[in-house]
Amino acid sequence: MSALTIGFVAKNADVGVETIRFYERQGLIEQPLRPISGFRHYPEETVKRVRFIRHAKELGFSLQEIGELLDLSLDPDQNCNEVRSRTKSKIADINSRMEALEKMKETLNMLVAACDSRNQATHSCPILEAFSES
Amino acid sequence: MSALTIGFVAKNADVGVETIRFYERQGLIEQPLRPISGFRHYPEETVKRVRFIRHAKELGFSLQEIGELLDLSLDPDQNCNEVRSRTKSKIADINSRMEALEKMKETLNMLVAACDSRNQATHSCPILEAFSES
DNA sequence: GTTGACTCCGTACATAGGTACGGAAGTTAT
DNA sequence: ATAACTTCCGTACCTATGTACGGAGTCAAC
Repeated sequence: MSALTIGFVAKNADVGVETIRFYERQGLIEQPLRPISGFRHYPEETVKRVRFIRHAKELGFSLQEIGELLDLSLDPDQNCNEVRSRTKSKIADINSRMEALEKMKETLNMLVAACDSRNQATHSCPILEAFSES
Repeated sequence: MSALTIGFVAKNADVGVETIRFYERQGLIEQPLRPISGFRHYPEETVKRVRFIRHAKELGFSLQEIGELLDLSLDPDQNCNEVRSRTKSKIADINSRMEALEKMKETLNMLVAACDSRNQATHSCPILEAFSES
């Protein structure tokens, strides 16, 4: 068995074996051939495909979205306008998450500042008080 | 039954009835009294407590962390140093999440720029190519 | 030809934070 | 008194992304 077994693909794409099986169940990678013995036998490009999934995931795409990108990439009638457009949406998405985090941070910073300026017993801690207000 | 029923508390703290029961199971709020009839009967401060949970959650604290804050707030020997310290940790945590998002965004922006500069068929889309690289 | 590594499968478990269900019993309003 | 509303309980389900388990079969190496 010199070929691309599931273990080989997993190792080369830097994911676990179970992850490959999971992606298969999710329809993100094709059902591989099973020549004799029932062992999965992958084509070369599966390694790239799994890496694709991993990288896109690191960049904030969900598996669902990644599946759609993979479909787009196989459609010869598509140019990359759609891919670019989805990427821009993802950027917008990241921006709004960052804004939410920024707001949280500002609020927490304010509370820490208020707390720093008067070091009292917990029952009058400005931070805890702020949390209890409607 | 003019008292603080679970429905009343839920409404006034702006959460669902099931959420209150869930918080009770998680130990975030006390077991309320059950005078006759088995219906939960809350003291006034439960509304504040649930609001506390909601607000802290909106500011990025997990329920686990919120439970700890609540414990701190009840400990008369504690002053708010610990609360302040945890709040600062949370700020650091938010910062690191923002940095991760910032990096994603920069990468995606680069890819969009590369893609904008040459509008080709999908099979050579710079974004998809980047995703496939090791 | 035996040992050890790999693979198979279906299923359960994990996180976090709830949400939904369904039937019974209690409460409130008319 | 009857209808409509609320609450009770335990349990199952949900999202997203895997990870773990366990017993059986297979493959490669020495």
